[in-house]
Amino acid sequence: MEARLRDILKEHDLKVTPVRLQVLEVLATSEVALSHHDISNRLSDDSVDKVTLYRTLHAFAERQLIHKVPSDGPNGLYAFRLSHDAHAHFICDGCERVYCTPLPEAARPVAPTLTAGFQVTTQDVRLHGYCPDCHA
Amino acid sequence: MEARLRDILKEHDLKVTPVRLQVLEVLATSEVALSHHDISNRLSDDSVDKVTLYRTLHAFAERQLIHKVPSDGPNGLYAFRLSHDAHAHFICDGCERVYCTPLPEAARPVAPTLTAGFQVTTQDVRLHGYCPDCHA
DNA sequence: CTATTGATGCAACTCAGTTGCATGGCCATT
DNA sequence: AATGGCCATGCAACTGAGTTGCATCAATAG
Ligand SMILES: [Mn+2]
Ligand SMILES: [Mn+2]
Ligand SMILES: [Zn+2]
Ligand SMILES: [Zn+2]
Repeated sequence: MEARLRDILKEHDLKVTPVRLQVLEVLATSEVALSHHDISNRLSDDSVDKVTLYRTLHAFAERQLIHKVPSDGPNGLYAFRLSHDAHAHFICDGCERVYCTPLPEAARPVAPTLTAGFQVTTQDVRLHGYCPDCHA
Repeated sequence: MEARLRDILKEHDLKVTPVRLQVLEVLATSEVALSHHDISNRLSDDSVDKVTLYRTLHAFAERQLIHKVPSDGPNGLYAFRLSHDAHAHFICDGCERVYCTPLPEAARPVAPTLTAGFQVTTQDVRLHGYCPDCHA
C-alpha cells in the first residue's frame, strides 16, 4: 500500500514525506470529496499543522494528483483524481456528501453554442439527489 | 422601472424597502453573477450595512427571487433567477466572470443511472471557457 | 556524510460570513 | 391621519476558512 503511494508521489515530482503519504492515503481511499477539516480528522498523526495541510493540498492539486470540487457550502472540497476525463459530482441533498463519479459519454452535454462569442473549453456536470444511504 | 421592482418584491411576499429595491435593481440588471462585494459597490446608497446586505440576499434566495451560484472562488455569487429550468453557468477563465445562461434542451445531460442507489433529482452544468471580452 | 532545497510548524493576519441586540421604518388596522 | 406590531436595519463582536512571513527541520542529490 505505502509503496504504491510513494510511487504516485514520485511520479508527480513530489518529495515523499510522512505527511504527504498520510494525506494521500486518506484521499485515495475516500469515496467522497473531503474538506480540510475532514482530512485533518482522519489523519492518524493528529499533530499535522493546518497550514501544512493546506499547502499539501495545494501542491497535490497543482500536480493534478487531486482536484478541488466546486461545492455549495462555504469550504473547499478535495477529491483524488481518477481520470482526466469529464466527470460529474453527485451532491446528496440528505447527507451533503459529494461523490466524484465518472459520467457516461452519452450523458455529457455537448458544449452548446451559446450567445455568439462564448468559447467553451471544458465542462462539468453537477447532479443533486439522494445517495444510497439517504434514499427515502 | 421601480414600480416593476416593487411588484416583484410583493409577488414574493417581501416587504418593500429602499435597500431591497436597490439590491434587486442591481441584480436584475446585471448580466453576470455578483458577489456581496460587487453588489455593495454598485449600490447608489453606499451606507448599506454589510449584514443587511447578507440578510437581504438570504431573503431573496429563500423566496427564489435570486439563486446562489456555485463558484470556484472563495466567495459566494448571486444571480437573478430568470427561469426555474435547468440552466448553465459559464465561467470565463480570463476575467473570472460568471454568466448565468439558459441551456438548450438538447445540451442537457440526461440524468444517468449511476451506481445503483443514486437518485438524481436536479442537475446543472458548468461551462469553462472565454467570454466575448476575453476571447483570444 | 554533507549540503541544498523545499517541507513543516508557529504566530499573526485577512477576509467572508454569522449572531445578538437595540432601534427604526413599513404597513395593516382603526 | 394616528397607533402599534412586526420585521428590516445597523452596529459590534465573533467565528472559521484560508493566507503570509519567517525560522527550523527533514528528504534527497552528490
Ligand atoms: Mn471530481
Ligand atoms: Mn444560475
Ligand atoms: Zn446521502
Ligand atoms: Zn471574460
